[in-house]
Amino acid sequence: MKIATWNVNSLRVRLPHVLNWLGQERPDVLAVQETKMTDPEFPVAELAEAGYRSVYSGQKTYNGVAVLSKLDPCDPITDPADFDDPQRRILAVTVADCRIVNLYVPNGGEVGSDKYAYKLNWLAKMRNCLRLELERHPRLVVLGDFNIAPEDRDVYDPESWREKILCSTPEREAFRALLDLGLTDAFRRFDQAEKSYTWWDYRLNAFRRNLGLRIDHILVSAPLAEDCLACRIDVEPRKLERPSDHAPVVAEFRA
DNA sequence: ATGGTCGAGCATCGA
Repeated sequence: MKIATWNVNSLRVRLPHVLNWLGQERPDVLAVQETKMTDPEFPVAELAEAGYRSVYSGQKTYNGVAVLSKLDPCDPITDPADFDDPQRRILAVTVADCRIVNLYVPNGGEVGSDKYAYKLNWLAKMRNCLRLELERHPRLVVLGDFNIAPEDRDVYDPESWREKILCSTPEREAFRALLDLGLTDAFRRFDQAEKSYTWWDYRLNAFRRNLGLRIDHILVSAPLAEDCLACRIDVEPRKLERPSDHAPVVAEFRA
């Protein structure tokens, strides 16, 4: 079982990259964020041609999440209780014996802004949702663009990012609070190269200089942590023409 | 201190 996450920054623009990557990597599940398209526009047929079923929760211009799966995804949830939110950032589905929660966590703008308050409130509500999901589904995967670099080693220049958005202490505490539910950061279960990142700003040749942050994550419940064989970042798609600013993250599981 | 690049959709916002 191979499960991946990728913020594609417009599925319309990135569909060729996504189809190529699915063809090479053949994950069982790909969670996508920032589709930036409405549901009627979703490229169901092209993905079906590639062997993937689509579940999606889209909106015009902003946000939008989807799960692409070889097997039929069931029991979708896009609007958990207490989330009165028109922004399409959440899509939970069940694939085989795994519950998969795909998240596009708010960016947060600047620390102290209204968007920042929205982000922290959103994360607090999400923690409650995930506690309930864990009660119902012992095999739980929570993945996506968290817009949080959990530790200084996940940041190319921790001092310049100190208490900035994506790195502030309240954001890191909110991330830690998700782990405290009984989730594990799959990437950190394995030896990894230093300076491993999933996002690089389009500006200033940031990717070429590896000025990145690790903000895309795959969190797994204890039974899945036991079964996790590998977790890696695939930087290859970030090298292509017209790339997303994010790289995919892939986790592999026994059976 | 500011902007730098993308994607959306047509001036500027969000990231």
